Parts: sequence; C-alpha cells; structure tokens
Amino acid sequence: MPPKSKTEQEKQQMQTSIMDAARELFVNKGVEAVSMREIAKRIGYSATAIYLHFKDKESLLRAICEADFLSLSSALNDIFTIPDSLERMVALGQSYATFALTYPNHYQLMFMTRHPTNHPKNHAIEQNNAEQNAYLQLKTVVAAAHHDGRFRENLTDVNLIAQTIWAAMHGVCALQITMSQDDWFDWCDISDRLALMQDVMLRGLVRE
Amino acid sequence: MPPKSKTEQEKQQMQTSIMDAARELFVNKGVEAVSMREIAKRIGYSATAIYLHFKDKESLLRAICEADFLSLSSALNDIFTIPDSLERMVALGQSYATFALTYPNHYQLMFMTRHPTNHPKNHAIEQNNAEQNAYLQLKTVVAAAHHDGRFRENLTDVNLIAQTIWAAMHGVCALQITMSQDDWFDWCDISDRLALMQDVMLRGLVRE
DNA sequence: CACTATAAATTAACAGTGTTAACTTAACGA
DNA sequence: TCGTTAAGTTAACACTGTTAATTTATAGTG
Repeated sequence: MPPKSKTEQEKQQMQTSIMDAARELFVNKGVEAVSMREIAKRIGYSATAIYLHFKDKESLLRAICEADFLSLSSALNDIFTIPDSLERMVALGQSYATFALTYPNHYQLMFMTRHPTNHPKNHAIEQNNAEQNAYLQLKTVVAAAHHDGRFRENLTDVNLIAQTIWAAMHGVCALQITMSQDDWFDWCDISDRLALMQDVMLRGLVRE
Repeated sequence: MPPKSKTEQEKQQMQTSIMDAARELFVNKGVEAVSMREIAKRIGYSATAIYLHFKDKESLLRAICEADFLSLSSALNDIFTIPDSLERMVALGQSYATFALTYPNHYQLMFMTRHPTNHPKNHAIEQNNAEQNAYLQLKTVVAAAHHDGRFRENLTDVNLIAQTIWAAMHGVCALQITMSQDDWFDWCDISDRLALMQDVMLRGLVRE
C-alpha cells in the first residue's frame, strides 16, 4: 500500500518513528539483541523499509545518538544561566550524569567503546564537533572557575582539571552502566555515589 | 583425528588456547563481532569443538574475565606489605591503574563491557568470587584507613567510599583506553591525569 | 588379533540475523 | 489510458550461535 510521493514532513515523521521504536528497544534489550525485523514490526512495516531511511543498523544507531548528543548539548547549555561558577560546574556534572544514566546504551557507544574509525571521512569530522562541543562546554565552565580563583593555587592547567573532572563523572556513570546488573555485592545508591564524588572532587579541587 | 582420553593437562591447555584466541579477537573486534567459527579456526578446530569446553559463548567470555580477575587480584596483593594505611590505599590505586593500562584488553572485557547475566543462578555465585576478591581488597584497605581515622568525620560508609575511589580510578583508566586514539583534542599526559586524580581524591577524602 | 565402548571431534541442520536484489503495488503527470 | 516512479514487500544470501547426528581413532577386553 504505497501512496506515492510522501511529503518531506511525512518522511521526517517516518524517520523519527523508526528512531523512537529503535531507541526504546535498544535501551530495554541492548543494541545487539534487537533485530531490524523487530523494530519494523513495532511500527507496522517490513524490515527492509527501514533501509529506505537508514543505510544500515549502525547508522540508525548513530542517528539516534546524534539526536541525543544534541539534547545533551542543550541540557548542558541550560547550565550557563547559573551565576556562580562553582555551582555551574556542579550542575554541569549533574546534567552530564543524568544524560549518561538516562541513555546508557548511547552513552556506552559514545564514551565506552573504542570506535574502529571505519568512516573516518564524512561524518567523523562533524560528529566530533558534537563531542568537541560537549568537552568545550566543560572546559569553559572550568576556565571560568579558574578565572574566578576558585581552585587551589597549584592547579593551573585548565585542560588537566577538566579532564580529571570528566574522568570522575565518567567513572561513576560507566561503572554503574557496566556493573549495575551484577548483584554480587552491595552497590550503594547511584545518587549517593554521584553526590560523594561531586563532594570529594569539590573539596579536593577548590581553594578554601 | 581424535586421539582418545586427553590428560587433564591437555584439556586445560585446550581451554586456555581457546580463551587466548577468543580474548584477542574479542578485544580487537568486539565480542559481538567475533563468531565461534572464527575463534575455532584460529586454533585449528571446528566451531563446535569449543562447546566441549564451554557451555556457550557467554560462558566462554565469563571464563576469560574470571582468569583475568585472578591475575588482577594477585597484582594487588603485593600492596598489603605497606604499613601506612593511606600509603597503602594510594599504592592500591596505582597498581590498579597500572594493571588497567598494561592490559587494556583484559580491562576492557572485565570492566567496560556489559555482560548479559542471563543465568543468575548457577555460576553467578562461584564465578563472582574472583571479582569479589578484587573489590574486597579495596574495601579492606579503605576499612583500615577508616579505622585509623584518616577520613573526614562525615565519611562513615566504607562501601560508599570504596566504590567512589574505584569509580575515580576507573574513570581515568577507562577514558584513557577508549579515547586515547581520538586525537581531536589535547589529552594531557595519562600519568598527570592519574596523579591529579589521586591528589584530588586524597584531599577530598582525608581528614586534615 | 579382533571387537567394542567411548572420548574427541566433525559435519549437518535449524532458526534467526543484517542486508541486497527483484518484484509488487498505487498514485501521479502526460 | 498509459507508462513512470516512489514506497514497500517478498525472496534470497551469507552469516550467526547452537544442537543433534555422525564420524574417527584410540584403549581396554576377550
């Protein structure tokens, strides 16, 4: 039943409906455990219909990730209204963690898997802009706090500080994502772990 | 050409040869991208021969991780001769990081890959002993430092402290492993990042 | 030596995967 | 009314993990 000549808007709608169905399945069952046929059935199409909109499964996944990269960026942008530079920094970390734990599969693809660099040409550059943006947002916040003289005297390398803060938040989130299913010991509440990490990092970084 | 009745040692050798081939392929291409047939070909057997030693693909993966957990455990054991509890804690973190960065492949499988955990019953308990040991080593060191009154007053939950320290070290190592290839910005030296993380965590955790 | 039981390994087969090629519709412009 | 063509479907291919059936070669027994 193919009515001819969908409008551009209808195409867009079809794309997002594919992406929405795929995202939900990906998150619930894991990317590898979801088949194209399953995604297609969810929206009442055959599997091959997806290929009219996305080159393959990986590019569908990337499209979803890119979309959420944008929402990460805008979520991080909301932070910049906070006047105090330290509070701003904490809020940035909180938003970052919220994103990571809300979209664990996407986070895993973005920050927890070595990218084979298969397509180094085309979207490698553009895509890294998104990554760069996310890091630049962090770096900007750190630089502001540094400019305000909030860090200890011996902390002068803004890049080093930013990367260490990033590592701290990443550590909590990544460990939660990979290990939360393992129930072989007492995982403290993730929010407690996040809060303590923020607290410890602040105490360790900030001038008294 | 099946000669009858392999000795127990030969069985062991076959198992480890399977595990070695699998580990290398898993790490280089990703677990899901490696087929049993490919692993088997690597060691000159047919795919189904693997099933004589491992129940399925997942249990092969778990066996690999288990073996690597043991070598981590023994690497960490050397620390316990250090008398001062804080120095011991720092040294543990250092050894942990050294292991992670020396064997990034193993580390990736152990701490950076989500495992399905489909069969929570049988081997869940025994198998996790190795993991438990590694974590218990950390917890022991943290508990000692806590007992010595080295932490800030409000820090009383040993589990929470241990998990946060773990997350901090994991963050630096994991980010290094996944992102070191991406050259799209100025990565500071890994040893600087590690040192700063240790320093910040110490300042944030320890009573003055 | 012959014969069988058996461990070790292999091939055949199954259901399911991502993906491509060939085919079917249905609506539009001429 | 007739192609042309976009939108979608079915058929097919080369894979995957895994199980069942089958081979092979040795070890022990008569």
